[in-house]
Amino acid sequence: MDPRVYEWLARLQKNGYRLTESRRAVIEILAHSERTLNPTEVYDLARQRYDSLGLVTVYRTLAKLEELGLIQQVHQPDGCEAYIAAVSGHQHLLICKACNKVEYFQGDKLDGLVERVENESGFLVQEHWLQLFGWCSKCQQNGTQVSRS
Amino acid sequence: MDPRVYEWLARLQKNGYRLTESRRAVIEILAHSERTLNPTEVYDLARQRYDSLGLVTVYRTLAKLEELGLIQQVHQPDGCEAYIAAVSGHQHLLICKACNKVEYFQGDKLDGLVERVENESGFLVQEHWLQLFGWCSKCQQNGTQVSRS
DNA sequence: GTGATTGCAAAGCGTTTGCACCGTA
DNA sequence: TACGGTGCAAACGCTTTGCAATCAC
Repeated sequence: MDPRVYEWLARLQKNGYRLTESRRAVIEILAHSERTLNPTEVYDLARQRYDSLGLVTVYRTLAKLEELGLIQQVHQPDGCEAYIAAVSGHQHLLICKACNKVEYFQGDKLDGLVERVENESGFLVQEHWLQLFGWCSKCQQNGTQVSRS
Repeated sequence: MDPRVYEWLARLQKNGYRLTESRRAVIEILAHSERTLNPTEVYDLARQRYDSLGLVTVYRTLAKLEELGLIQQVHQPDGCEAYIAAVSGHQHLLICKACNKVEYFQGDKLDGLVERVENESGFLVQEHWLQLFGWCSKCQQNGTQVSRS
């Protein structure tokens, strides 16, 4: 079994949640996905493995996985309903506008900027979002960007 | 009249749109607001000035102002339906988690980071979002952050 | 066995659309 | 006067809730 699937199932169980076929199906989709998936996409993909899955259960499972910090919501210009597996540590997102593939990267240069903005504005900064949008190497080759830009 | 209100009305007219009381009311609220406002908030505030305004017209006016680049949608952890007056040039957002006050700032240090990430990932980066969230000086004094953090 | 979990149906809620009337240009 | 704009009501789509049946533990 994929180590991430195993880890997520263990986390659910450790938190008192039961391991069901529905949850397994949802987890296998999200733990493997390289791209963001909205609830309906998760539903459609997970039903290929467990066809009596209901959309409501997808919503409820997404909420639990998010609560446990295993997945995170991804905000994009064209919608904020999609999810991706979370990573530990403070990471930023790089998102393909054509296929929604996500990569994480470190944003090491931000501390000085935050300090400068705090001094100039009087704000106390608590968190920050940094996201880059563009096209992954595969979509650049396919010329897919033309259709989505 | 506020110069920004005048400018927005002129932009509407220049683009072939009519100047109506409904649009004036919506524009006066958004052009003056220092904080993000969602459609219902715009509706409630604008009705104080023009009480036969309909919520539907607020939605339609928001769409037109956004299309003209006069306002922009603001994405926040707790929702993505709010708007704020846009500014020209590439600016980033600093948002108060207590009162939703917005300030813009320049993020000059980002070019090197984008280039590094492009090289490492093979992505072609087209745009980026940088947003800081925290508490403005007023809300720090009021201790408001406790209730929203 | 028992209580959490499920899927279905229905409700809820924010947003959009259809339409007849209104008001700007 | 013409036609873009309006508000109302209804439709819409996504998400949540109520509930009885089911299943993990």
